[in-house]
Amino acid sequence: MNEKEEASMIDSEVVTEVEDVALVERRRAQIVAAATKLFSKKGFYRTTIKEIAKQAGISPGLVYLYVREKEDILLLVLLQVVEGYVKEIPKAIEGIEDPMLRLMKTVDAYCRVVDRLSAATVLAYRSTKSLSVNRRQIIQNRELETNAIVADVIDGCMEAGLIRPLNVDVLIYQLVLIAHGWALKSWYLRSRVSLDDYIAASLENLLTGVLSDKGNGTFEATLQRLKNNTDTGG
Amino acid sequence: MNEKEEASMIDSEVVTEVEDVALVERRRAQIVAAATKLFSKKGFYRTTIKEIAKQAGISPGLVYLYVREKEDILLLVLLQVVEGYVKEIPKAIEGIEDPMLRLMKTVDAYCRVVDRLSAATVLAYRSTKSLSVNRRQIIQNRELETNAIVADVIDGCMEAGLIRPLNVDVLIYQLVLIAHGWALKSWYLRSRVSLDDYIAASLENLLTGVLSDKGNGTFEATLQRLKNNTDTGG
Amino acid sequence: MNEKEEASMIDSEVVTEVEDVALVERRRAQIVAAATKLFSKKGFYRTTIKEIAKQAGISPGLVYLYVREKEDILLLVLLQVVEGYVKEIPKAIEGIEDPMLRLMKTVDAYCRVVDRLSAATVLAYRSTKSLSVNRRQIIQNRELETNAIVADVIDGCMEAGLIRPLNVDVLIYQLVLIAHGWALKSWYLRSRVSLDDYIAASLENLLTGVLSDKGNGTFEATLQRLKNNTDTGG
Amino acid sequence: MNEKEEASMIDSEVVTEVEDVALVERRRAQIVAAATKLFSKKGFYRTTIKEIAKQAGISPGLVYLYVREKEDILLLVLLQVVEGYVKEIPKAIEGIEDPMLRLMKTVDAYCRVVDRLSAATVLAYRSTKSLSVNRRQIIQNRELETNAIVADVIDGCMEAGLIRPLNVDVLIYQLVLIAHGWALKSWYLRSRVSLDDYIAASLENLLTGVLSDKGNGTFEATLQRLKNNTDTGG
DNA sequence: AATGAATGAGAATTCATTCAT
DNA sequence: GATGAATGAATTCTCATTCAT
Repeated sequence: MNEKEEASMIDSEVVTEVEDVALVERRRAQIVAAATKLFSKKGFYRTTIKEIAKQAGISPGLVYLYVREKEDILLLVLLQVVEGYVKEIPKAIEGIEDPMLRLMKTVDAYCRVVDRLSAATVLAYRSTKSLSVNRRQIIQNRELETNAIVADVIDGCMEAGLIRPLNVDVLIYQLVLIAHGWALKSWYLRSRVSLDDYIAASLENLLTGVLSDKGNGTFEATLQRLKNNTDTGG
Repeated sequence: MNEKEEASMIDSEVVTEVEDVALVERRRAQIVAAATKLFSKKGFYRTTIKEIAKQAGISPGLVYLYVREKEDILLLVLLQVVEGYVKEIPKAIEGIEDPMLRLMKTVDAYCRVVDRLSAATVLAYRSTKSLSVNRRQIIQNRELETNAIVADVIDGCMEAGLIRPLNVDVLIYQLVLIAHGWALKSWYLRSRVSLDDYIAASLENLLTGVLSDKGNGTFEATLQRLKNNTDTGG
Repeated sequence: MNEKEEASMIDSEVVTEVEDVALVERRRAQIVAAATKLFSKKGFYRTTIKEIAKQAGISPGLVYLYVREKEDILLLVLLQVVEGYVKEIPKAIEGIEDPMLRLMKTVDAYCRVVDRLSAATVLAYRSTKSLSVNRRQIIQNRELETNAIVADVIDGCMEAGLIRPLNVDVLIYQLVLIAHGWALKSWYLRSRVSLDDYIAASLENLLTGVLSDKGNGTFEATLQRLKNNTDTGG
Repeated sequence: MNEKEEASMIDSEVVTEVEDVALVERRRAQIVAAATKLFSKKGFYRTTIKEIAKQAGISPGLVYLYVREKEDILLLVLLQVVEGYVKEIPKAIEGIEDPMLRLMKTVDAYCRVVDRLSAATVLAYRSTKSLSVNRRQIIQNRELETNAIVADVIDGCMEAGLIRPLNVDVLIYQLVLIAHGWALKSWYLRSRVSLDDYIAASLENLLTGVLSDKGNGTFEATLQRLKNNTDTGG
């Protein structure tokens, strides 16, 4: 972490010159909204500070009263996305007792946030690596928080005996990628399936499996053949 | 498509000044190898032509004899990745008759290419949008070719009655994202599960489902509740 | 002199918006003290108005109620230095009759002011040229006043027959540079000689000469050789 | 020393991207000549890279092939000045045996280099402090080399019994400041005395003293009074 | 009088691209 | 074909100065 970055972050937060907290909030929201729009359309590097300022209706110089460097803006934008997840998903499952409904509702809510923040979600995939290591860490930590929520509802199902014993980490990302996939592959999916159907179909596939009874009958043996095959071939 | 881009592409190909086809091939390979390495590490925008040239052992000026603009290099790099998929997956299932094994082997092979080209796969997610619309189209077309392979093996299973009737587009991307997920989330997964186990677990989850008998018993009703709930809530 | 500068100066003074004379005095003193400190440490260009304001305990905006531009602050700072000379030196020789003691005391006092305002003296050398021509003139006029004091004590000595006939302008600056040299070369001198010794040695050298009797014997001839040599060579 | 500076200097030298040594030499000379002119007129901070490039007849970007940052240019400019001293003074006294003539010739040569590099000498006084500590050190080391030359000729005179025992450090700077003074106070001196006369007068004053016989008679006692006076007064 | 947020011109620096050799 | 010096447009960031409150 070089000096600049050290100066830029205090407890995972971007630092500012301005005292008035409400004003900082408001200005940052302006900047982040403008930047999200532009970054999504043109990417981080193709977007200039001047453009962000113009879009936000302020002067280029003012941006630097609320942010120490351009990369801070990216951090704020990405934070907004991942914090969207962390806030909205728990809200969606609040009060729901049934473990399986909680699980479904989690995926459902996740997909809907992603749908709402679609461009920003794609942006997160594109641009997280553009962040310095430290800032990237901040984003990944928030992703881990989301993972924890998903892990929690999975645990609920397992404790209720609704899910068979399995590797939770793998399942977490299969569920997460249902949600992220909607944004990542929206160029393909959006014209072929509605969000509602996408959620239902994805859940059904993963929860009940895609195989027919006949398919289930041969699964185990075929998986064994795959493994042997791989051992031999690889 | 502006003039530059028009000039840059003829039948989806990058244009060059040099006549000698073999030399073009060799130089491009040098450049692409160097660029892949650097783009993966530092990203497209943070990598300079000078660095690529140095890494490739040639002069900066020479790069422009084999490529019209920097973005062409990105296109070549990404093409290499997606063409890796298009070539290696079919090779892996060549000669296999059993539809379910073909399906598994497809995912297996996909995961292994992705594992091999991990950095480049992530690069594809990061950088495809950095391409101009036309170049992006080229990459997405190659992705569609890969999709077609996956769709084909799914069809095989469906025709054999091994997979229940379902939305193929959704399933395609669930399978594809198993593979891509290995690269995208390698920062999380790699330390927690081996590639072999990841493939087996992912396949098992998606093919046979993650629910227990008890879970399967309540799935249908719970999905209905989710749908009602959503209808009401949204 | 452009409009701005014309507006900025009336009779060698910096102009202000504020009426209350005492307040102006007080505020300016605050600003000058802060600026002297910062200019000495970081130089004129590396010091920002914000920093000066902060150091002075006021707001950046307020500075501009007491000063028309940043350069005015530099003028005020440098004026303070040269006026330090103009005031303190005469005070030191007040009442002294003996011409030679007056001369010595002048140099002595000059060296001691310079020692006290060491950083600011160096600042004057560094930054006088950063002033616009008109402001620079103001400073140089004050330097001429100091010169006049020195010239006066020299005259006193000459009239008393204590100093041989010579070019007064040259001697003035030899004396002045004894004082200034203490600040300009303090990085070298300060660790090697005390101020008291420096003053005594410098005066002794210049007043009585550095040559021994033997040296004095050959001086005239050697100077002639130098002149011939130069004529020939150059 | 931060990374940038570390990268900028290898053995007190400014680093470049270009290999061809002769070309580097030529381009740097162009840049330094242009910068010297502009820095002298407008100062370091008021001079832009664009202006330097234009004055040098090259493009702004090219400057950065021969220099890592703007401050490097200042270093090169100041090095040229101090190295002018280090080279020309020894050349002037080469082959001269007579100790006193060597001393005179040293001051004479010093004054003449300073006269030739007048603007740059003043620049050195103004701008050395604008350098980072490390680069400043480089310049000061060269100044010490010049000091050593002066110290050496003084020693020669002392060994020959031509100069009475005294503090050499003080005398060094009295001699050095004769030379520097010519540039520093040229705005005053140049119109009042010729360089030849300035050198002769300065040397005569310092070597033989400015006091008349009568003055010499009272010097010792007056100096004592000064010292007592100071003790009392301070 | 005082504040400090806001402005916007300007500067250093980078780097894709060109071109003389 | 190959080189690498040269170009200059574009970008981030700073900071003197203004102005609404």
